[in-house]
Amino acid sequence: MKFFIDVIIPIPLQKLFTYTITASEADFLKVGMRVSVPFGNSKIYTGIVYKIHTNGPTAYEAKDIQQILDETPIVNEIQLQLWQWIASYYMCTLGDVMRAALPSAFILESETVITKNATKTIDESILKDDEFLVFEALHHQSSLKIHDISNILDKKNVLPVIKRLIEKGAISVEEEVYEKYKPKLVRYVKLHANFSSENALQDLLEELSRAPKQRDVVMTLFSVSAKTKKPVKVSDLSDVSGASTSIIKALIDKGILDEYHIQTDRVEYSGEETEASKRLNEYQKIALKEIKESFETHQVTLLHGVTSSGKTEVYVKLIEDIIKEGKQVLYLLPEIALTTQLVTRLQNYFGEQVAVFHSKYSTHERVEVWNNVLRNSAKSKIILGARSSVFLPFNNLGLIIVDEEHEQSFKQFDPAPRYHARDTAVVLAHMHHAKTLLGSATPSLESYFNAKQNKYGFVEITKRYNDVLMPDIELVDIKDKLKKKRMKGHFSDRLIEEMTETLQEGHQIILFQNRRGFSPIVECKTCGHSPQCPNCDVSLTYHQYRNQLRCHYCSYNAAMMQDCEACGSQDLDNKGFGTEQIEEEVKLLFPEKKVARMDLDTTRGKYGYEKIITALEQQEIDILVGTQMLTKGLDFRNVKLVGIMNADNMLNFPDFRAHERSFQLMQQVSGRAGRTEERGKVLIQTYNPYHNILQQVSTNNYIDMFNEQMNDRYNFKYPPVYKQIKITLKHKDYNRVETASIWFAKSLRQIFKDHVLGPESPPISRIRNQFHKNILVKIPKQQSLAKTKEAIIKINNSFMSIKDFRSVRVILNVDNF
DNA sequence: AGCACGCCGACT
DNA sequence: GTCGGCGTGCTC
Repeated sequence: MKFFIDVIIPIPLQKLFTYTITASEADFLKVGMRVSVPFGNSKIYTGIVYKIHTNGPTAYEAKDIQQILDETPIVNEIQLQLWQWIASYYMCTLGDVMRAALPSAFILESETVITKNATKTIDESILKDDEFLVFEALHHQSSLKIHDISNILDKKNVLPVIKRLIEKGAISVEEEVYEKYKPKLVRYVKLHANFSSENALQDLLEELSRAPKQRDVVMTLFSVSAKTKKPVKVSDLSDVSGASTSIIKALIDKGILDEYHIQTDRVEYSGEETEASKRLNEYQKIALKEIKESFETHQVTLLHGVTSSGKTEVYVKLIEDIIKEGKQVLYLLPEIALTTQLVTRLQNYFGEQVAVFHSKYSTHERVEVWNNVLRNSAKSKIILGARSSVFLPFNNLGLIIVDEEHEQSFKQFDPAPRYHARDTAVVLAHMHHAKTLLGSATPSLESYFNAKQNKYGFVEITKRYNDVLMPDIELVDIKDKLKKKRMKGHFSDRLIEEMTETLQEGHQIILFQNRRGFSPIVECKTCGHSPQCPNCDVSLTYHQYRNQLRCHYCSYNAAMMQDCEACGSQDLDNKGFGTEQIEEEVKLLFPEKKVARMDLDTTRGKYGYEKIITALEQQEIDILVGTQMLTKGLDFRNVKLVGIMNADNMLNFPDFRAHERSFQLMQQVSGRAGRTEERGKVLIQTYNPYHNILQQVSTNNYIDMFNEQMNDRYNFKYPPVYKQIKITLKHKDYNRVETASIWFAKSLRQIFKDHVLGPESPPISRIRNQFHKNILVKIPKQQSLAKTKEAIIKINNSFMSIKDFRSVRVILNVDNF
């Protein structure tokens, strides 16, 4: 009998690929193992075994696999089920999911290695210039990669050159696959077994009397291993004895010491004792009880707890229960909140049972976390992670907590799979028969709606920890202040007053400036020209710290010009209203105070963010100016005043969720004020203090906001009342996308009638030299989502079969919010 | 997505 | 006349 496997290959192709395997391979292989397979003419890819079977293809001859890469599966059945769900729900391929799910070190790709052909002598005169350059380089280096050759010849397309060299017999090529993950090995030493007896040891020390340094090292090794009763690291030995590594090496060479390696984890928690979890206050206890009750009847429960109500402590109690049952817990957080206090807090409670997983981890670190989860190791009972941690190989999940549930960053936007980690988590939990707890101070409308519909359970904490009052929120009308000439730059007299007072009391201040929609733009005062990105349809933004103009969409950058490109005038104004500018103004207003800024620029490095947070905690900063980053689950004891510089630019953002988001953002920022005994103060500067959302923020009225927004969503058929799928078309030729999108929308309208919006050009219609068009399909609750998707796929297929449209990129985004 | 094949413009 | 541009089609 012949055996075959269907494998998933990490490329965006809809189908699986079938390969032949031998009977013994069929015996060894299991679903979820990796194999390397030849693909196309020369490439080798990593595939995941999806199915093992005996009905071979008839239309073509299946190839043999190249190699089996694992001893045991690295992906389990539940994961494959989840991948399948994601692929179908979010309309992407299994390959897309695979690429997002696996740490990149698991996905090996072949690389072409070029070597000189040793068997043949080549008459160099038959070689052309660039061929000779490559040939020449191989005299110095035994092998070259394609990439190296591109560098040598300084051009990108080098394949023809290589092809000609092969034809002339000068070189040969080979595909090599590299194992990207290298376990971290730590060098240890011990005394060679020959010297284990007392006598032999005496002789040895005698013998070494003429080499005092070496003798010292041996003595040190003794005392260290006697003291710690653990294997001795080479690095420790050299530290303690003060001997250089060369002395140790000499001892190893002489056969006196034995060198060996132990594989260690890169990500290790080195904290001290764990502390007992805190006693819950009355409200928290009630919430905990209610959550448990709610889980009896609901798979998913929403916890609505006001800022600073101590949700984390409640989570901790729940986690304790679950791990007592021997199950795993996944704790999802927005990326940025992961770099902070919360991680430390949980590690204090749970010690090394906590593993962290997020994008700033190296691929090696990710592999280690992956393997620990796969083995259900004691080191990873609790996974604290950003959205991609829903892909970890859980096998015994008991609970998923999605903290800051409303956060937009749980949705992946750019490469496919465009999944929402909160919704995926609910599905994942279901597959494990586990519970999901969604937590937020400002729940998303979807989740709150689901709770109201009794689809989710619902629990509330309305009191802040220690009964601290909600901050006092004051709206400042800057239109009025401007008229009365009471503005200094972007600061109203009220804000300056409050800031002065707060600083006098020795408290700290946070100033919030929403970045969206307001970037510092350079404008010529003479002709009004402002420099544009050559690749995108946006003005370049000015970055003071490097005196540079940059594009936020394609990262194009140029030096700041001295005079206007259009008219040559030197009278340039850098307009706008970024964090940098606020920072400058604060420095002028309060010259003796320490001001810091937190935005994308200042938090660039691996620890950039932490540095600022720590400085603020240790009160090295008096005033912190920042963007949305400030809102994410931070807990500052001494901040008493929060200033929102301009509320309008978020309210006016062209998005159906602008109001909901503004409410959430302002509530979250406000929540940073006064988290200990004293009541905090929040000042919101706005041109329109009578805006409903601002009123709702200032009275802390979530319910009103919810009802009013839901009303809009009903009227305008937006989520969560309707589902929606966004279709984006991209092409470098404007006319091409234009006609293509009109065709696409027309076909959609034939089926979905007026539930199709567009095509429309987005506010930024050209990015990286590609013109964009958006079409929105709204799907009523009673309409089958599966059928809708089928129809869209069908239309997309006919679209692709039209020659003129083939080059147009189509992006399907399900739940694009 | 890569990558090969194949057909047209700008250079030796 | 070639080199290299990118449109088109295929990958088990």
